[in-house]
Amino acid sequence: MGKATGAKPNGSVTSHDIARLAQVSQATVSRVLRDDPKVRPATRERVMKVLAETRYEPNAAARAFRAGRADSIGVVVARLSYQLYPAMLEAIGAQLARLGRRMIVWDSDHGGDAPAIRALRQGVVDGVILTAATSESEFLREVPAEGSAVVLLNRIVADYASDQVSSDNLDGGRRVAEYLVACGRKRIALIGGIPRASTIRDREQGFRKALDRLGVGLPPHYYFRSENFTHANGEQAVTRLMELASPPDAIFCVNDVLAMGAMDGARARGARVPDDLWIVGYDDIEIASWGAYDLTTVRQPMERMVGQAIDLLLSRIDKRDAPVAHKCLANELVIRGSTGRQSPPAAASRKKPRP
Amino acid sequence: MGKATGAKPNGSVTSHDIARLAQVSQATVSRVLRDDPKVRPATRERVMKVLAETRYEPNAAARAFRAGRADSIGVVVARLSYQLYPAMLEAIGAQLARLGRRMIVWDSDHGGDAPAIRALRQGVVDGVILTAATSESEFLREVPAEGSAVVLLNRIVADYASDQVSSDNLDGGRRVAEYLVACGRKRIALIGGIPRASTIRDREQGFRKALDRLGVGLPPHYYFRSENFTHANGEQAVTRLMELASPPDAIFCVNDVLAMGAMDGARARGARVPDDLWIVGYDDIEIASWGAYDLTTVRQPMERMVGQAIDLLLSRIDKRDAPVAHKCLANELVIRGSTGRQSPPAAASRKKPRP
DNA sequence: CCCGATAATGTATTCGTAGTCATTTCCGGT
DNA sequence: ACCGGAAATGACTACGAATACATTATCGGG
Repeated sequence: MGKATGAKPNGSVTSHDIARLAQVSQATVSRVLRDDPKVRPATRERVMKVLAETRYEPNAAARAFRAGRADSIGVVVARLSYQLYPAMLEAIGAQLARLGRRMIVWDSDHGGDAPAIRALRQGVVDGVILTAATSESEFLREVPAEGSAVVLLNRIVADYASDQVSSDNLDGGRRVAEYLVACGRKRIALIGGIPRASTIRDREQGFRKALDRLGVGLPPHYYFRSENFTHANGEQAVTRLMELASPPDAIFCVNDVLAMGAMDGARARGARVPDDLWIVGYDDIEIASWGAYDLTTVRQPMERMVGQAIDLLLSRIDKRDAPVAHKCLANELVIRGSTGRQSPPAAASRKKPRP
Repeated sequence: MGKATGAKPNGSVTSHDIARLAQVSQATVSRVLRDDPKVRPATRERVMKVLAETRYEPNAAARAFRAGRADSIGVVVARLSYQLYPAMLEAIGAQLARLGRRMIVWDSDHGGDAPAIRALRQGVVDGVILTAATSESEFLREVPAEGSAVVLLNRIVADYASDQVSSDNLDGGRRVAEYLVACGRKRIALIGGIPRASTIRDREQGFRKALDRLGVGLPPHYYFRSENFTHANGEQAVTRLMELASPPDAIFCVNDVLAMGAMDGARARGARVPDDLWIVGYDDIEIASWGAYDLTTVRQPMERMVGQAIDLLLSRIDKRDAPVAHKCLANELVIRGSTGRQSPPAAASRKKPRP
């Protein structure tokens, strides 16, 4: 008994078997499979009949091997515990599925980008969407930026020459600042984080700059830099801010979970939101709209960002040497109960800078 | 110019190139790559040097083709908007990564199980974990249960002969009922859902049976069957229940998001939790522990369930004709503020049935 | 120092598909 | 009926890694 070289996933039905049964050549079977127009309808039908009867499925490995592409796209995600990221993953998956591509997922918490980059080099995937890069240097070493099928989504790495898509975080921070000031908030605080991600840095910077420009400014004691972006961090941060002699009357948190932590922490100390304290988040995750939080926040155009990223990636796979593109989409301030549902006076929405 | 047959992902470095550069045969290169012990250390070193210099990566398609396996596992997920599922996906991804397997993800909201099953038959993946099956019949048709590398996670389909892993939902429902009764709740209600998933059915049934057994029972007007499992559904449900002449003093919701919706809805109507109303959820998603909800709920042993599912799947891939296994793990009641942090009197924890 | 056993390495082949190129079939116009 | 050109089909091969089998190198014991 000759030991089979490998398990045939399909019960060993190959295009040759189909050819024999349909009394055509294997080449013709291949043509039918690939919808090649130069097959006579009668022949096509005969082959299709056999294909259906045998429940044939082409061997994907052989096909990928021969065709030189995998029809799969790699996606590196992180922190799936933060609702924004599953939502993004869902959007990516849906759009890729619509385009007939499979999605291979890696969590950067376990090995960073390296496994995805290796998969790209091995041809497991045709391209990679990096939605988070734990240590940016890691993949910078691995991939020569030159024409690599890599796109950064929701992240900007200025010195890396790949396609990149994000929303305008500077502008998002600016919007929040202008909104709070326009609504008459006087003591405005910021809960930020270790700026390992450019997105966070930009939100903070846009916020600060706008406050400066509006003559309000952000005193150091009104800035809290949390280690991570968790609910507990938000609670901790708000506790500190409320211990101040003159506690803030509004806090901008650079993401929604921090904001919810801040809200829970503030309430635990007896403060009422929004009566005593306004809180603004960032991302508009699903929970933000729920009654318990009803959080004013900044919404990123997720679907469009994903669409752009995928477009860029597929174009790049097609044409490796096209110039790289950096897309930056506009955000939207969603006003809810955590700021008393108060719209800004008309004057506030005066200009729309595009940095 | 001869058109290249396919894009070589690696810049066209093949094991033959390595062989030439290291002055050995391609077979020896392959042996080094696969850690075959019968290569002399000196030779191995020479080859490894060239491998490193050229930054060679084996062509995954060719390897998969030849070896007959993809080293990838498919995972079908659904409703990533419900935090439990990203958490599960994260656990699956981490464990698969540790075992050197890639994870291809499909969202059953877009095409059901069919794409995953097709991928299995094409050899794109070596096995499939189904964490949700929109329409069970769909894949029942497609896959002969006989020895297919398919495992159901968090779902039981009694008449389908595949490996299956879940937690004991009947027992989970029972625990909640016994807890509420033991703590003296008198008017106990249930917010359930359309039972298209066996898990939900079991939670409800375990809850009902225990109430019956304890002589409390569940009157029809204390049962609300919601269409879906969203926050809005929970709000709607609790509104109905609170309109009753004699509103409940405790509500069990078959998942956490329903429970949070119920809590927000109850508060919106002026009820205080837990003073006026106890609420219990199911799943212990991350938010359940946050201050705004602080929800008593039932926690499933997610990591262990995932581990079991992967074990079963990999065993099955290895040994197609082993008898199928149905694993059912025990749950845990997590008591929090939504039930006043009240522990049940000792008498309540009398027996541990294993159905 | 040679023999035989064993370790190390090389040679040749295989996997299934999708191409290229060669050949046959078809069909309309005469 | 015949011819020519186009359409349809078939024969053959390449892709890259892994492995069975063949061959060569190595080394210990006599």
